[in-house]
Amino acid sequence: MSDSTELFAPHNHSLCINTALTTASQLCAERGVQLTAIRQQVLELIWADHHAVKAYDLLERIKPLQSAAKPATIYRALDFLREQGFIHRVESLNAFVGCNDLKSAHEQLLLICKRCENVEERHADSVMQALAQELALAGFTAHHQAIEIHGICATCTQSNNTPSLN
Amino acid sequence: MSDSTELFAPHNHSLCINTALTTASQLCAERGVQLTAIRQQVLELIWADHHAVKAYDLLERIKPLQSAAKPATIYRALDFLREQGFIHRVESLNAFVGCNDLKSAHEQLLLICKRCENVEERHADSVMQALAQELALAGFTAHHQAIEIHGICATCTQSNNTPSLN
DNA sequence: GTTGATTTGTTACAATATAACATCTCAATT
DNA sequence: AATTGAGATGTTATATTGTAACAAATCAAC
Ligand SMILES: [Zn+2]
Ligand SMILES: [Zn+2]
Ligand SMILES: [Zn+2]
Ligand SMILES: [Zn+2]
Repeated sequence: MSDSTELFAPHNHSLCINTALTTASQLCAERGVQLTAIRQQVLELIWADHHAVKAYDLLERIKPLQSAAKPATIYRALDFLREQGFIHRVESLNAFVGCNDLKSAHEQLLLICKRCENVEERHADSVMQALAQELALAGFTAHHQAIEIHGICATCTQSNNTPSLN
Repeated sequence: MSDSTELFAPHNHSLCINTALTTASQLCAERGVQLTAIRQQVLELIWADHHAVKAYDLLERIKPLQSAAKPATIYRALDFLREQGFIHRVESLNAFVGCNDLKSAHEQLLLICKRCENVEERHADSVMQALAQELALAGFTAHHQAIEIHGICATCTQSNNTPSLN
């Protein structure tokens, strides 16, 4: 039903959400850190779909649940979720997206569709290997990478009338 | 004097500046667009060194020359310089850096040193080829890429006492 | 129950960026 | 020379994104 070229074709998105939340919960327990209500709610809101979400949008969406929420509320939760590797920041959008591989540390390639706004995370080993060689050649020691590609995804290219919704 | 592994080792930086300004001027003439005083001054300020410069820093620095300068003054100049391909935006820093290859359209890999803050632009063909393959595999049509690596550059690794200044 | 670390509340503000409309400049046309 | 129109700049206001600082609350361990 879903091969690597159509990650965002119709799929059982509750599975995405459940996996993300369950795994995050397990990892927090293992690590002795707290997945508090606020943090979990923010993570859930981020996983509402596969879009990148902006901090102030999260703030609006969490207010029904946390009436005292202020910008710091959101940014603290985002900081925590990033430190734990549960989400990625999309630098070129000032926005945040759920990580789809919580089990392994990784650098990621983000494919950002301008049409449906879905963000697909790929590990793209061949790219990362070429990059590692290039960095070695340059004598550069990498600490953090942001590789973000904006364009049109496969699903939108195929059906260029109705944007996919998940 | 300067091979590809030490672009920012001591070098004749006036040459960098002169090349950037002269070439930009030529290209503007060819393209029938105006490299106005403000635009040229912003480009010069960006090329003061190899750091990424923030818009509001540019605003402060241009005020002695353009006392009426406001945020829009800078952002308009930056928009123009980006459209013409004279500068790149560093998404992960909200900052701007001069392009070091005005003659050819290109995607670029930016190596951002946390220590000396220099930004080295590399074209990294092998990375771009691997990336093109990965995008083809994903059925993704790229319109714009941001590939930004944060870490420690070769020069700073070698002499880890005094940050290089250019 | 006390303690100490973590989390959250709260206020204020900093930093980054854009919208909207008025004015200016300057070259082409009349 | 006056008119005009496009591009550039001036100007004001505001939107968006993100942090600092300190107080209060929570919670787990002792
Ligand atoms: Zn991830
Ligand atoms: Zn799409
Ligand atoms: Zn230089
Ligand atoms: Zn360039």
